Amino acid sequence: MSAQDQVVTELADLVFQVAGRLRQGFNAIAAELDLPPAQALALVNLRGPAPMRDLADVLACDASNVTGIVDGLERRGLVTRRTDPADRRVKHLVLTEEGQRRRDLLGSAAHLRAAALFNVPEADRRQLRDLLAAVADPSGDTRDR
Amino acid sequence: MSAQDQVVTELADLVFQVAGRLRQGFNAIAAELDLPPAQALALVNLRGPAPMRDLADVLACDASNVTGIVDGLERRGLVTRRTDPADRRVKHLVLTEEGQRRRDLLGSAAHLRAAALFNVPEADRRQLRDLLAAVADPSGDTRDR
DNA sequence: AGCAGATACTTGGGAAACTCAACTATCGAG
DNA sequence: CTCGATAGTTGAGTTTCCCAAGTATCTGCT
Repeated sequence: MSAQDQVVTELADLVFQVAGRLRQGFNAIAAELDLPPAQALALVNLRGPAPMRDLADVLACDASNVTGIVDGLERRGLVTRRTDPADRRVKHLVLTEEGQRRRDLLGSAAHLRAAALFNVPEADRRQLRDLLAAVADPSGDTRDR
Repeated sequence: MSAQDQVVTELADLVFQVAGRLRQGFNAIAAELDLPPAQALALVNLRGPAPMRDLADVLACDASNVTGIVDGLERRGLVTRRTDPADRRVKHLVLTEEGQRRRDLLGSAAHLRAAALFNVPEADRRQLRDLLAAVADPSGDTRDR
């Protein structure tokens, strides 16, 4: 195995590891707020009213899956479905008051955890962000080699 | 929200995003090899014979969950349980021949995908690795500030 | 106008993944 | 040798997720 392959392997492992901790912290917070992971994740991704399709795209999952997740959120009284009068196929997800509150709690607690995890010098954080952005977004053509 | 908070938020989002792509690729490969995600993940984490407890630690989940996952792997004939004669409580997970084969396939295909994803200059990859390692492992005390 | 195909969402079926509590078997220490 | 810890399993229940099929609605084309 070449040295470059080695770096890629380590990289993949590290990303999984860091993301794992992030996710674990997030799930713990969600559990404290009495929310299953997927529902919590959906919740934080809801700002203004948005069609369910958008949520399916963000979560990168099947539309029928979103139906189930939103059912859960609705059962808990955190969102409501409102059919778009302009296009009666789409239903906009609207946060209830309690939904907003819960979302904010979740968001700020998650941010605290994230800040604790990324406990490195600010310069390193910025650099890390930029490098990850380059990986996530191949448009900034810093192409191979 | 301070600029530092902003960076942390972006960082968390990016890590999730990159890990998401990695995981998505992994799951696709697993599906091609007729393996559900969790079983595939367990499989790649099996090298030599190891107690089920170790796997539970690595996967950061309940022991009973591992029972189910290993049941699946065993049903597919990829793994066998062997009780440790020295401590008859523990069962070592041993890869079958097919299990080894499948694990190798999974590993190399996943590596290819990872290499494609981390398509940035080698120097950046190394730097990214080092930064992530610092985040993942707080021992190398590059502490806050 | 009106029809054909796309799109948004739901439903039903089923597999997995996961947690919790309780249980068995075994180990290790005082 | 008994008490407390540990490895693993079992059972129950919830959640997540995909697929296939179905309904309602929209849009483009003729």
